[in-house]
Amino acid sequence: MKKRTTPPTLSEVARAAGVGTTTVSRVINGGERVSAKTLARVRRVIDELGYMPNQAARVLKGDRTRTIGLIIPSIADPFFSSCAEAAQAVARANDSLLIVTASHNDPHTELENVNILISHRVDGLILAPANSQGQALRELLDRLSVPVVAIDRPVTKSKVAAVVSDNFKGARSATQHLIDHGYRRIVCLTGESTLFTIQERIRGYRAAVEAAGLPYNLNTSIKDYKSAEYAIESMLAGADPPDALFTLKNSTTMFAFEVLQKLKVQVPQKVSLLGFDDFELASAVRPSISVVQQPVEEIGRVAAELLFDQLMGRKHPSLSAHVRRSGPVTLETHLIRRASCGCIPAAV
Amino acid sequence: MKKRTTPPTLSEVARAAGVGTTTVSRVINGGERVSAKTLARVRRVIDELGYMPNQAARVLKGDRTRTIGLIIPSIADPFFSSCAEAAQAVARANDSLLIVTASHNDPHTELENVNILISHRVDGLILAPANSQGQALRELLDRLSVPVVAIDRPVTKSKVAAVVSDNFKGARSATQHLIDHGYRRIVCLTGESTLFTIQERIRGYRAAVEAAGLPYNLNTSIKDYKSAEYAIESMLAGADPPDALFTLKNSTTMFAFEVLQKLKVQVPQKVSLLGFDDFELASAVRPSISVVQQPVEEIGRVAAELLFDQLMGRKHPSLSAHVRRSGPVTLETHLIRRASCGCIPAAV
DNA sequence: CTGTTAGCGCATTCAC
DNA sequence: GTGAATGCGCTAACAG
Repeated sequence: MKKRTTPPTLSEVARAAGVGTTTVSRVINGGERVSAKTLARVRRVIDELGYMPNQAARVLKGDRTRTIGLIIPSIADPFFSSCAEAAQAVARANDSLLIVTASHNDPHTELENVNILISHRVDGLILAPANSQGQALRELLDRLSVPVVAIDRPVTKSKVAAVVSDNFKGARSATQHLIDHGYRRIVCLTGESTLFTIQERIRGYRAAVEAAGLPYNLNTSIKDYKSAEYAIESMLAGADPPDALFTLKNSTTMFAFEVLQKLKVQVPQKVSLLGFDDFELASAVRPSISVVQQPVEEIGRVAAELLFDQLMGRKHPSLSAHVRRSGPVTLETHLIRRASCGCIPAAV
Repeated sequence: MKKRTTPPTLSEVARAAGVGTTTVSRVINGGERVSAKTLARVRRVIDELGYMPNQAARVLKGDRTRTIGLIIPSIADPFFSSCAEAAQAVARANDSLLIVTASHNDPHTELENVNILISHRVDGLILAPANSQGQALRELLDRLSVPVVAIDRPVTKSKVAAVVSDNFKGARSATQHLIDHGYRRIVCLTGESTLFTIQERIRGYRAAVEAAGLPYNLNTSIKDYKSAEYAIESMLAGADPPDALFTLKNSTTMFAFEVLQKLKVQVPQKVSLLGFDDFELASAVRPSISVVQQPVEEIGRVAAELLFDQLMGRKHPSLSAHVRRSGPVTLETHLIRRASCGCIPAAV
């Protein structure tokens, strides 16, 4: 229980070990060019004193801080926390620390976070832009002297690299999947249409139904259980009730599911359901819900790798070059076939 | 798009503004004792250059880093990510940055994380000890010159403050609740029994059944769906089948739930179910699952507040003193009555 | 192999 | 009100 007010410094170690500061510095940096004897002695002293190098001083010397920042809407959101976990693994592998902050999807908080991280001299930044179009963010980012990678949503009109799911293709093939099942009146439900991801998904849905000559029916009013109930109930009571629901985000999928349960609508016999984005619930619920799964961990991993590529001076020219050439890295989604679309029997 | 290789420094700002470094320093620290004119000019230059103070240099001056560390088993675990979110809010309120790292419940990784954070000179540390008994951790922590607060699990035999749920009382009253419902053959299921939290819950369960003169029946074999199926199936086929299941952790609750579904056992008519720890699924599933809810955000919040209390020199002597006196801060759990225990009708 | 020294960017005396 | 000088802990020349 030797609490000191101030941690031991390198020169204290040097003094205690009877050597110069350089020697100690060498020891803590791998012990090159130091005699075995000295090395051992210094190491012992370091241990006794509980010495830990002061990163701040290193940073000041102009070195990298070996920290990278990640700004996401919420730490508690499973999608982003999985990204974070994957990114952290990559950061560790690159001997760096990942600092995660939450923007709560608020552009102002986001800018603030960028500034905080920059003043902590992170070597690079990964972020899920609260507002893809925001020009304040774009300007700030373009001024930054560190590399930036966007995830989930690209920063429009900017050169910053981005790693996103292929929302368009994922939605299109999901819709096509419903069509292949024989459904003909497929309505697309969401509660949000400004987000880049959602827009892409809408495009995908549209492409599929139009290609098949089926009606395009989009409803963006699903904000909560109530609105979902109202929307779905009126549709089912309407002239041309849907035989399939394609929901574009988790909350919408859940609301739709609960409403169908409440209304005792048989899923998928009467109405089938397919959601974009996977979630724990989807597989556990009865009937289990088919979904388009995003490569969550991969997004975090690839984004971090891309960042370190840039930091290291583009060791993988292929990937970095690709990004510069063709915009966002687009990662494939994966259709998870469960019961709600009719792929597997509803009874467990 | 003015990318510089190296960010502007305070002295550059000073030169550009035609003032001394001291003046700039004053400006960025609130602008006391600077003439309005100079202030405005310096501010403008700062803006033009996109200057951001280098935290590293400040830190080196001996100030606090205004960062605190949080080490949790996994960022992607909803329980801990909610804690993290709450702790981050408190950190922000104290003008500090929260750095979250994942230990994956591995004592070695945990020690490593402590060291990394310490070398980054965090002002304080919050952690969920991978192993409450681990003496390596205890020793390291006791040597640290920064305050530490443990969450979820205390560090045994150590003086570090801790914030935990009242696992014992929560489990006891949950069990009592089942007893009050009239269930008599209550079995307690878990897949883990070394964790502090689980042990406490077991104690709680035991206290309740013993007080009621009911049989004590603990099964710690539930590691996955398979083992749950085996265990539950044989119990139900056995001589004295349980009429209630008390599961001690989320995964166990889910496995048990799925097995009961698969076996088409009526819940709660045939067997009721009550789980420790709430999760999204629990309320969405049919029948909805009754649970003991932990004050997740509160744990994160209180832990962070406790930490800042210590950093600020104990502004709330009441709380800090309390902690020193009586060990862990114990936060009340809350019983969420849903369908699976029989509290509300199973049909939605 | 090892020690001496000069800054890194900033806050802080202490003069002016 | 303002500025010049000093040192925080460390690394990277540059001697020895």
